[in-house]
Amino acid sequence: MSRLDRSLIHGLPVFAGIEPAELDRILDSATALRVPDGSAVFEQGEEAHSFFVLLDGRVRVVKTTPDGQQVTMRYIVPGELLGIAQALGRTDYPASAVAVTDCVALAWPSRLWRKFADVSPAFGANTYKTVGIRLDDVQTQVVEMATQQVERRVAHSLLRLVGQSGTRTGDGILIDFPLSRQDIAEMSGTTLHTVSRLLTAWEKKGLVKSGRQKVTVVEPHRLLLLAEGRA
Amino acid sequence: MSRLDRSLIHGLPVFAGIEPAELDRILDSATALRVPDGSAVFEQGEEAHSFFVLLDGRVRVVKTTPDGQQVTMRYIVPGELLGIAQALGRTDYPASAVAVTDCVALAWPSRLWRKFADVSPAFGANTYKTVGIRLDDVQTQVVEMATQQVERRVAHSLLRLVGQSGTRTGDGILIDFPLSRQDIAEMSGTTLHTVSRLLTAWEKKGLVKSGRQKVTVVEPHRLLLLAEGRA
DNA sequence: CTTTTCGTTTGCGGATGGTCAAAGAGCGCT
DNA sequence: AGCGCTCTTTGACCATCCGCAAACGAAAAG
Repeated sequence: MSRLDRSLIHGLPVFAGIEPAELDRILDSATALRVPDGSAVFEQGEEAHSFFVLLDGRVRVVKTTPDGQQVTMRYIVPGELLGIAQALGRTDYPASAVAVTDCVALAWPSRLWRKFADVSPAFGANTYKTVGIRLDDVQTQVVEMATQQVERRVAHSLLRLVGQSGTRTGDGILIDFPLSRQDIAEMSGTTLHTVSRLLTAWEKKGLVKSGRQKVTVVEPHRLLLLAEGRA
Repeated sequence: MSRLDRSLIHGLPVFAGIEPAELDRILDSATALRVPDGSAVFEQGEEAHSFFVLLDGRVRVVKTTPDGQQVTMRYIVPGELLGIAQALGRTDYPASAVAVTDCVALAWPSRLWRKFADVSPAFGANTYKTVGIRLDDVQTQVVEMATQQVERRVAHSLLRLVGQSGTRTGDGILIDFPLSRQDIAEMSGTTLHTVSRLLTAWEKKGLVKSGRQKVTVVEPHRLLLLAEGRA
């Protein structure tokens, strides 16, 4: 296999503070991976054989309950780590990761994670910082679900997506991957029906514009007020 | 200060696999701490100056929203780590930790965490394993809150407490620290009124017995069926 | 171009569970 | 023993939000 270009991962926060020589060694053991829209990077419950860095596309991390309901834990954007269960002493993936657009990722065998962390403390620290941020995000989500009603939760979900995957357009900020009402519902702990009603109501107020698997936030500021319960 | 007795922490999972000599060094830099019932080990937003191991008592980890609502993230039992935000690259505590009984804990300055982890890889691994378990717990909580209705959530909360802090008695399994309806509500994302109604209903069915700040689970198995939605 | 499929909208009914209010009971304190 | 505080119970009311069902529309498939 030919060496991957260093520019692929140069500048990613995950690899910040790592010596160029180390970086090349890390790249040499990587496998580049194309994941077509709709297919899984890994499945919940599967043995955690690899960890990943997403280079392009969007991945949804989703937990499925025993009775088949799905809850979206987070969306992964390029530059982020994925499947790092192993760094926390787990042997299987606690959720599934599904590409929601065509994706490109780098993959390494899980056991290499420890090697990289040993050789380059910065890499370990970066990973754990990511974990810390995600732990915080999930805890925030618990607090939201425990205290806020649906409208605010959905507003928060949209704003999170806008922050991660927002693209300026003439109308406002477009979420730049296909996103259905059902998808939003699974992030917010509600039903697609309620999401649909909310979007219609918001559209009437001029807060958003939306279509089939497409949402544009026209007035982020007002949506934020709504999310924070100050409207 | 006289050396703390090694037996204090010997056998705790957190310190599993660490050389006795290391253990003594770790103990030498520890401060023993009494935390009376009702007072805080640390407060949300405060600089994360220390991390802790709880030796005796029960601690509630609680997040407070800007508008003053409280959500209990977890209860800590003896042997568990507390305040390890720093290991994940945080500089402040993301939640408050309040003693719900008189407690005894060991404390170390946060910056020592890294030293310990460097010197004793087992210690680092143990910590991260704990983090992994907690991340998983919180994610499970999100899934529950997103998909289950209140009765099942409250049942789950009680069962978690029974597993952690249950004591066999004549009537069943008693949760061995003072626990109000409000406390249960803050774990489950509901109100004390709803919890009260549920407990009364369950008491009529013979599932639990409860009194002022006291809950005994009489039939854990049937409560589990309820929690899993198979009743 | 036609057909099918999939996402979306919308109405209606109803249950879950929150809010408000007030009374009751257990426990510590003096 | 009596007082007062806090926790708990219970009732009544009602808003939120879910479930069901049906229709609609737009994109994809043939």
